[in-house]
Order: sequence, then C-alpha cells, then structure tokens
Amino acid sequence: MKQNQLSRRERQIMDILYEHQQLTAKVVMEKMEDAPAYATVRSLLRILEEKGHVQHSKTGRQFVYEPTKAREQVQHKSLKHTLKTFFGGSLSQAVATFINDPESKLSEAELDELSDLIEKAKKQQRND
Amino acid sequence: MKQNQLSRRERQIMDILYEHQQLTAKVVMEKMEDAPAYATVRSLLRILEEKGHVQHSKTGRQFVYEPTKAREQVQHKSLKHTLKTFFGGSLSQAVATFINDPESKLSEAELDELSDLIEKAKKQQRND
DNA sequence: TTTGAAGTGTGAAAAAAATAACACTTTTAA
DNA sequence: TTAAAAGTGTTATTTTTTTCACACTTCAAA
Repeated sequence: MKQNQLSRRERQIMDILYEHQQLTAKVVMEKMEDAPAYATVRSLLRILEEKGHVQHSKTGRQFVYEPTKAREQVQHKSLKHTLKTFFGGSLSQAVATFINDPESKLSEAELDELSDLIEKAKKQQRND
Repeated sequence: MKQNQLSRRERQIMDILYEHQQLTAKVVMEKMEDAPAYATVRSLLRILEEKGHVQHSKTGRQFVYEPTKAREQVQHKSLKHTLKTFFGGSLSQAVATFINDPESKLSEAELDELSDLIEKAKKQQRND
C-alpha cells in the first residue's frame, strides 16, 4: 500500500503522535475522538509500525510510540497542502484569515515575531 | 455517519472541490491521483451529496459539483488543525517554516501584504 | 515461587469503503 | 426521426478498514 494513503483511523493516530511526539497506546486512545477499544488502538499502532510510519521503544513493559519521520519533514508538506486547497496557495491569505478570526487572538509577542520574520525575509530577498 | 469522518477517497475529492470550487465528475477524476474508473468517481460524488457535503447543478446534461459549505467556513478550521498538529498552534512558527523553505519563494508583493496585515493587527490590538 | 495485574500478539468477524458493470436517459447530428 | 454519443442511476461484488476477543508474556509483590 502507498505511503500517503492512510485510512481515517490511521490519520487520526498519526496526527496525535505528531502533535505529542511520544505516547503509549493508552494515552493515544485517551486523545482519540470516538475512541475504539484499547485492543483496537494497539492493533492500529502495530499496523502503522508495519507500514513504517511509527516506531516504538520499550519503557519497562510499556511500548512508547512515535512517528518515524521527524515532524519537520512532514509539517511543511501539510501546511502547503492546506494553503493549496483552501487559500489558493497564498500564505498571506491564510495569515489574513487567521488574524481576522476573533478566536485566534494573537499575542503582541507573536505579532512582533511575525514582523521580524518578514523583515528578515525582505532583506534576504534584496541580497539575492 | 459523522460529518468529519470522510474516507480517503471522499477527502481527496473534497479537497479537489475546495481547491477549484466547481467541477464536473470528469474533471474531478482527471485531477485525482490514482484515479479510479469514471463510474466510481460518480458514485463517490453521489455519496458525498447524500451526506450533504456536496451539491450539484445541471449545465446542459452535465452535473457540476461544488461543496455545500463555503470555502471560508472550512478553511480556517483546516489551518487551525495544521497549526495544532505540526506547529504547536503557533502561526509564527508556521510562517517561519514557510519563509525559510527555499522552494516557497515569496514575492515582494506578498511580503508587503504580510507586513500590512500585521501592522493592522497591531493597531487593532492597541485599540482594544 | 506463585498469582494476579498490566502489558503485548494473533487472528477472525463485522462494517465500511471502493470499485465498476450494466441499465437507463437525454441530447445531438445524420 | 433515429441512432449513437454522452451523460446519470442502481446495485452487487471485492477489498480494505475497523473492531475486539482471547491467548500469551512479563513484572512485581505477597
């Protein structure tokens, strides 16, 4: 089976693992929406491991699972997909949506950080 | 079945529809990776319509499909999910990743647009 | 040193998803 | 005005996913 074609449950678990990096089957289960039985979660983790998406290490008698690919390798791809699908590929459109959402409430610190990033990028560009 | 629990193929088709807004079954098929038979794509579209994710109108004898929910209603949610899963919920972390990627090559115009957005957000915040 | 608590492994049944054949309908152009 | 081209609708089969019961293993403490 192809790498990217995760099923619904597989995707759900991978997202949880990427968010938290290292978890036991039990904790994964607790974080799942509409969680199935514990045995089921373990099965899914084992399948994900067979497919090479996940690896485990032992801590005492427990298995601790984590994604095999570093978050960094996946995050950019995921962001790009969201931008492509919903924002015509435009980062600024996405930022605008986010900023304008009353829920998001960016802190002043975060806004400053953003300014810095953009200033740096502008300078970078002038030097090319 | 629950709204958000789209299957792999359903998700794939919805993404294509959100990206392009209005498409016939044939064009959806062309845009699918590992596309199945035409009949299959039509079936999936009909299922998505039954579930309320998609609607169609007739143009001549063709059906033209589009998502029922406006892109705007969904895009923010999608972005938020990506930020949560891969960037600890931080917009600036995501922007940083994107800017630093050599592939992304933001235009000067886009950088300016971003500056503006952030300036406005800062002013807005001071007035709260 | 044994028993039970807390883990993991296996395999098979049930449910859901994916696929496509075939029947039906509408349009168009010969 | 008819036939064939280009659509859509239905339904059944196959494949994949999801589920979990039960067997097995390991550790810890009585």
